[in-house]
Amino acid sequence: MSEIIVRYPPSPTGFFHIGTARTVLYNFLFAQKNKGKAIMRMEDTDKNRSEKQFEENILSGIQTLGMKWDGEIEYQSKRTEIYTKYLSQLLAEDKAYYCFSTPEELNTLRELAQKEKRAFRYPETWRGADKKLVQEKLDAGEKSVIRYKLPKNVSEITFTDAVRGEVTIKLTELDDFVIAKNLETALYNFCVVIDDHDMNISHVIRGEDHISNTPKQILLFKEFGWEIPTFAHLPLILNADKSKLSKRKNKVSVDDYLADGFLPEALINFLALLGWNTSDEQEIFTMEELVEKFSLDRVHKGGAIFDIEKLKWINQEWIKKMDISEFYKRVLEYWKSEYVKKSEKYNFDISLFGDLNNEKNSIFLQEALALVKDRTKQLSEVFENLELFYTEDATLAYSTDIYFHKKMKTSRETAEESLKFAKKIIENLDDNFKFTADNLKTVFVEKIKEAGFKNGYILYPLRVALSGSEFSPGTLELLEIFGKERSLVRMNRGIDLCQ
RNA sequence: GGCGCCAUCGUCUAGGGGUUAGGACACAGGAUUCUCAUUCCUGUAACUGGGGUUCGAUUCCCCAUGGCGCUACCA
Repeated sequence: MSEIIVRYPPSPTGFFHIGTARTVLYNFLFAQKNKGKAIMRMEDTDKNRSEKQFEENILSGIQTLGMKWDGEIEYQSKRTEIYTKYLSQLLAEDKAYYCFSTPEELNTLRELAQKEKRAFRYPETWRGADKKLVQEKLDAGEKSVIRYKLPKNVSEITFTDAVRGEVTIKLTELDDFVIAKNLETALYNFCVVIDDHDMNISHVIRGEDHISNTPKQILLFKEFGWEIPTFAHLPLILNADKSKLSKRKNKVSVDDYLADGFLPEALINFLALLGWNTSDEQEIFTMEELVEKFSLDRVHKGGAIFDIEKLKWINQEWIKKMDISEFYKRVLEYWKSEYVKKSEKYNFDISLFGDLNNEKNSIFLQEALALVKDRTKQLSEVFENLELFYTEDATLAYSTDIYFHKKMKTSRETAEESLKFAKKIIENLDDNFKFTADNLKTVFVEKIKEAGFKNGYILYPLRVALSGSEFSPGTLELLEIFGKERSLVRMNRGIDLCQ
């Protein structure tokens, strides 16, 4: 019957948080799945903490992760007149009242309650205050807040949470809570109710930390006689010690993960699986698959620890899945991205690769990338792994100690023989020999066998000479990408170093 | 302290009145390979405790315990 409408409720008081990302994701998936709409609503009522740069960061982050919203962005800060209207209405109907208790007074009471092991509740000092007195104080400009007058005839609030089932909270736990600092400054619990109603929100999907706000909001919905949306409270994302994911103990900014070379797809994939799953054994999901399979009733109730190792694995799976031209595109985007530029950890000087508008340079980069791709877990590793392809052939620097390999029976002393052997094979190749890894393999295997060596005895030192490293892509692949000429220069360099 | 939420391998989780409690990450071992990585095998590893209900409970109920969250003139 009625349309599904959700809202993304970011609060621009910090950079795009991984927890916000997960909440937005579940809202997005739910809306998409049900052919509904998603409204972007900036919850920026806290003027002191809200900043434009955070808002921009959140907005662009949501898009980078592949999510979108419908229509214009709503700002709570632009809706003050509406809040004022409803605030005035409540005040006029005697459903809310001005309270002149100071924070200091209240804090004293709070501490006392704490000491006496009681729950603190506002003592309703101003609940039935004389209208004239209130007006006088107001006129005198005394500081006050507006409190909602808790109905005395309701004993408990029960709502059906889409992930938790029935949740009941006794009204004795609540007090006359503050709904606004003043007529022009409404507070969160008040604003969201007005907004959810105005924007026809059908489902409020948010973090578990909002469960205790829910009864207050329901009370307000009822007060206005409005339809109450369906609530769904998501499990929290946790630090390793099971506390709520926090800056102190974890990276929490989406930008940080992007800068660390995690793909948006992998982040989405990982986040989706933190607290939700499809009962089958699939682990890798595209956004489309997630949309198709998502349902709130398979969302978990318990919090989930953010396990970076699993994220790394998912990221690598996504990289392996990519074809080389896509990988090339992504890696370039990554190097040039804002989040990398902003990061203090990484500064990739891509002038190393030459002018990439030049086709030759571009093709060489792609070939190098192809050799490196399946061994990268994070995009941040790629640059370093490519450097060996761009160092000066004749002066390649490395320690000859790495020629030692127990299993291959190679060492600094035997490397020269190996390299000279390999060099001879290459020099004796026909002019029309196609210098590919496959062809080279055939030749090398044959010659090595003839000479009575083990493959590794020749190929390992050759790798070292070609790459300057004990770990690298395959030796034959290196030969192919460098070509005959460059390979020989590096081999000669290797021979020189052994002497 | 009060109130609320939650509870299966180290982690993410499947499952559910009778199962060898399944998968994935991580870890360990092995195979393949010229190294590393990849790939492929194999292994270690879990139902918080106590009461019920029941022929039978890890599963349902209650209690306890533990963890977390909220407890603002933040959101």
